[in-house]
Amino acid sequence: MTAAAHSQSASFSANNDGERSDWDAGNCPVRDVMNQISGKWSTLLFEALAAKPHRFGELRRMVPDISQRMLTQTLRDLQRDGYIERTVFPTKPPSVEYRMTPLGSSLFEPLSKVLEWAAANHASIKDARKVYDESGLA
Amino acid sequence: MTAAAHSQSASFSANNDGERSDWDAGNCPVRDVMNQISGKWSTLLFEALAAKPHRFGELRRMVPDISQRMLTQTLRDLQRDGYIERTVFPTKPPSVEYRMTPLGSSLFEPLSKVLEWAAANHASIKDARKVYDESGLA
DNA sequence: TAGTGCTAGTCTCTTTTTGAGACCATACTA
DNA sequence: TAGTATGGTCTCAAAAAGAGACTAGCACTA
Repeated sequence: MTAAAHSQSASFSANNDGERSDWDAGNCPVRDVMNQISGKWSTLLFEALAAKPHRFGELRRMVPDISQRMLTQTLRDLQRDGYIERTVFPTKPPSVEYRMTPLGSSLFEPLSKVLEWAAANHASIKDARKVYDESGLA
Repeated sequence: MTAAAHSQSASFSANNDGERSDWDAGNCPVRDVMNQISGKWSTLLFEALAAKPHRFGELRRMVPDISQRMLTQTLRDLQRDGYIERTVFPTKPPSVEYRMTPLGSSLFEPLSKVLEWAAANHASIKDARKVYDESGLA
């Protein structure tokens, strides 16, 4: 993944540094896609739903400090992009199930690798922070 | 990556749904790490610096619509977490080079897979959005 | 010698995003 | 009759992000 990933469409332009400068918002899949999945809560919900479908209230309990508002909104956003599916069951009171789509699962495959990395290297990062904070640059 | 990744420390608790509920902020590497690398600009800078080291002004030109303020801040954050290194060269005027650390590169490996996915599936996502938006749910 | 531009930022102000919490309607339970 | 649970919406305050002016030292030019 280098240049090709960024610009499906026409303009490859180089500025006077010889750098690519085609990372404009509308032009850039990376930004368009990452902006969604990198929301504060998206990855958590991805993880939850990758395991199995869940209902609204379940998700709320799994991610205790998400506000209801953000849960609703994040789920809507993920649904809009086609990562998850929302099904209403006409029970009383009605229950709603969220489940991953094939598209969502295919994304979760590489994404889970990043999550694994995060778990494995959390300590190094905390160390780096400590060093930085104690170096007086903070 | 499943349960193990989320809780290095003690408490595994299950609520009455039988779900894990240990995704608390302080306890969860995924959130701690992802919160950084999923910043609006972080992935772009990762990509830029994965190729080769760059200077401040270069980065600013590569990502045209980042504000100087956010560029400074994002670089600082990435530096703090140990992903990138900041080197000042005492030229006139002084120049500053940002380059990836080994930690950063090791993260970029799985991360680049996600970025590739994004590039490959951008069309599907845009389609999904269109369907959603036209279904009157928006 | 004043004007211009380069470097890598900081500072302030405004807009956007997020979070906290109240509120809704329905139905079951104590 | 109050309390619980369902899946939300609405409003208001706080936090984060963006726009743009401003800084400092130095080099080049007119």
